[in-house]
Amino acid sequence: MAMEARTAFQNARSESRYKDAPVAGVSADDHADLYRQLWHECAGLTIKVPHLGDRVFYFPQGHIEQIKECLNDEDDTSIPNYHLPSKILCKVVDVELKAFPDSDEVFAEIGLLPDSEEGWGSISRSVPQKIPANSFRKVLTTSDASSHGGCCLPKAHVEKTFPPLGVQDPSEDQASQFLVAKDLVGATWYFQHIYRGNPKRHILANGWNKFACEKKLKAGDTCIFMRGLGPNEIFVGVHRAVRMQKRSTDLTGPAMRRGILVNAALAIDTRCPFTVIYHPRMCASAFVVSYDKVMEALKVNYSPEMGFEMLVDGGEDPEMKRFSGIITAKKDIDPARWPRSEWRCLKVQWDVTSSGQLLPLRVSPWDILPLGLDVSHMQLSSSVDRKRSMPFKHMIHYNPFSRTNENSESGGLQSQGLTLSVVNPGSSSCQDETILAEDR
Amino acid sequence: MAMEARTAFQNARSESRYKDAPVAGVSADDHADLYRQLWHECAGLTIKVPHLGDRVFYFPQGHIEQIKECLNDEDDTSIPNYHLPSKILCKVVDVELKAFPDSDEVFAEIGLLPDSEEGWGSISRSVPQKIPANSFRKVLTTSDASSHGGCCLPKAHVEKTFPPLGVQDPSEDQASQFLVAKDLVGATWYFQHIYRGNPKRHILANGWNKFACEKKLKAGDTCIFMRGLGPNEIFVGVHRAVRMQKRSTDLTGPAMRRGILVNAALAIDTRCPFTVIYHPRMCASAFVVSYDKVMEALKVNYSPEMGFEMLVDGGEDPEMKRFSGIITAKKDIDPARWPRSEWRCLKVQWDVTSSGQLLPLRVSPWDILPLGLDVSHMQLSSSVDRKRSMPFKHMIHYNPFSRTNENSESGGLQSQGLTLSVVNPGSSSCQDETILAEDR
DNA sequence: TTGTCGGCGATTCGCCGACAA
DNA sequence: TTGTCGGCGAATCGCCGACAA
Repeated sequence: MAMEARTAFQNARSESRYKDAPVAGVSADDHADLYRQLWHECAGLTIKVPHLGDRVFYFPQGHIEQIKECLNDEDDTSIPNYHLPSKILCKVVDVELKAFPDSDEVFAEIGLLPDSEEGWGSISRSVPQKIPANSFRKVLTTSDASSHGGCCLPKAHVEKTFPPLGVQDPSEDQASQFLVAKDLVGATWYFQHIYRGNPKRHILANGWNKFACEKKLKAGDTCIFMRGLGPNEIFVGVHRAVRMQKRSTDLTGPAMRRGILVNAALAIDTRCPFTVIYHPRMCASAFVVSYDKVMEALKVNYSPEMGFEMLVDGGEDPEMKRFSGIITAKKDIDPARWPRSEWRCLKVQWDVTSSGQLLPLRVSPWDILPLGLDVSHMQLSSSVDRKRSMPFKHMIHYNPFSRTNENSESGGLQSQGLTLSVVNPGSSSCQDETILAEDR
Repeated sequence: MAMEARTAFQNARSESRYKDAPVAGVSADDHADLYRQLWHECAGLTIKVPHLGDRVFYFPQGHIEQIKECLNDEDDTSIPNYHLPSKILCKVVDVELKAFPDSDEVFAEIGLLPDSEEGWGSISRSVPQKIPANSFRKVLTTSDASSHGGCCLPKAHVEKTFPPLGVQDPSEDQASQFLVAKDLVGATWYFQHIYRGNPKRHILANGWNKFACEKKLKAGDTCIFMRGLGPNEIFVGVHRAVRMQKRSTDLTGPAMRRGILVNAALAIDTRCPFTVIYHPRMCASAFVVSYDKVMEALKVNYSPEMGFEMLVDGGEDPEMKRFSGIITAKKDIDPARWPRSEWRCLKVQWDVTSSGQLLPLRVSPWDILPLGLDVSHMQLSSSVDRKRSMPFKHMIHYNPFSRTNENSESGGLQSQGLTLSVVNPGSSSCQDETILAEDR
């Protein structure tokens, strides 16, 4: 009988059958909500994407930096700045979260409308989080990535997020179910989820190897599993340890750079919206940043020898590592083309000497957390930023791991307010309420 | 013993061993020569790429058209032409023939230096064809593309181009050898070439399935096999029946279009070289065209009801199909942005009604062969063009199939001079000499 | 001459506990 | 709790003529 069920399941792989029978009460909005959460899980916890209606600064220099990563070449200093300011105030008029079909790499298309300081109506429509994210991640072992067998899953997380495995009849040796998994590129995958072995463990068997092979998953890559909407539905995302290189060969570097700059310049002149494509995994720093975050960061008087901290995407389980250093100088990175630009205007020296992480020699003020500043001042900035760019509860749900807590506590060197400006996984919901009250 | 040889062969798959032992008398130039020939075989016989030093016209409109194909969107008519003329006289300062690593699709990077009519020194350094191309192509059958077995090869062509299969000892049931194949993206593949079966036939066995699987070859795709330099070396190319779609997601369409136009405009202003990327399989028409070819085509007084012919890449064995039609009007395709442009300025009507081929509603004068014109006039234009853009012998070697001859003869409606302007596979080497004599 | 197929080894795939770590 | 491995079915892969077309 189990065999029959399995065969029927495999035969049902024509997607239409599932589309014809939607689960009652499940709307397209719910699906979009889960998709957005999965996207952020795959992008990484340090990645922020503005919301519709947000007031942001667009940094052309950062956009050019992203192109540099695409093409693996150096910036052409002979390209002018087309009279662009180094930061451009914009309103976010569109956000679309997508992923490459062939690599599952996430990217965002952000529609920006250049605007002046005036004329801001209702700002920051926050996106409601309807469905609590129920997900976990697994860094693939060599066994998981090999074709020898399936994929072992952590017991505790599976039982929290996956549908329960039928009757836990002790007379039955093993329980199993079939799962329908959807990824970020719209593909559907089928897994057999078994609880077996001695001692028992959760395993993704039938279907896993096909998935891992077609996605070209290697040991060290991370898979994100999230509860879906239907009874057997889950979502699955991929976060690769090493990016799949894919050179762009439609345009040359200079043409792409000029296109970016001229496109933005024309949008400013005509006050028309323009669209930028943001690759979180390709960019060292985001080039579309919350207005408030930038303005607060620029209030600080950065001076040499000032200490600071920065959160960096580590790629591993807690996904964030805290690095500290001191500022050595404040100096324009490209005074000829971008005079008085704040983009990466701080030269820094890192405390860690030997780190696998590649840390930048220059940072932007809004990337870092200065140490030893007036706390009450920073609290304000942090809460405003948090509210505008990504709701706090959002972040909490994204990162439900206790280990992150330990990390935050072990640091234990700055006030809650300081760390909040990026994320503060260590604070309880009670503290969250407190900060929210301070917001106004 | 056969088993030992095979194992040794498979173990030798570390490329370094082959690199350390270059074949005596084989230079890097020879390799580049064969690579270029293979590139053209994969691109198709209608595809022309200018040579270093050639005088060409660059058509920005055509370049924009290519981007349209990349993105599958419509051109944004709000984008200005940045004061670019519709055709830009350039000198070719660089040509690099490449292929996508993931799809084997060919493309060319062409460096162009904008220039005026004056100041032309030595024009058209023709590239010598040192090594006669010895190649054939095979359209893959469902058997070839399946994982059930190897790949059957046409007997006559194999024995002309592949290394001979050792001693044809009648006592031995079957002969076999191992071939080292290099493709356009720099990868090396290993095939066992066997002559077996009853009746005997040439088969690519061991190694073929791996090749076909990793390249994602389907029935209907074409493989090009070419004799290499070393004793067991061959070259292998791929020409897919249907393009592997690969959207570009680094820039938005408007940004790419502006980049192309501004890049060219700046190059004209500063008289600096710029580089364009030409995708033959993506473009309906080439946007870098020989100066002479354009000028000769523009001498013709195109009038309504005038008949013409055009050669189109058919994708199949002879790879060219001849289509005829009549001109219905001469009218600017985009009078607002590109006034008086000759790009696709001829509206046409095709004679064939139901054709699998998708024929354009508009063509450029240099794409077609007008019928019923002064032959002596066209002969001059044709031979000049042939000399500049692609040597005639080059073409002959590329297409050594007799079936093309039949095709040309069955047409039998115009003089040698007319058809030569694109290619004339039906002419013998004797005729070739004749035309060459007329050249001066 | 060459495309497809049935037949059959040979090889890999992939499920299963047994062990540690 | 979970990563790796040996063991072993089972399901492919892939080589071989036999046939036509």
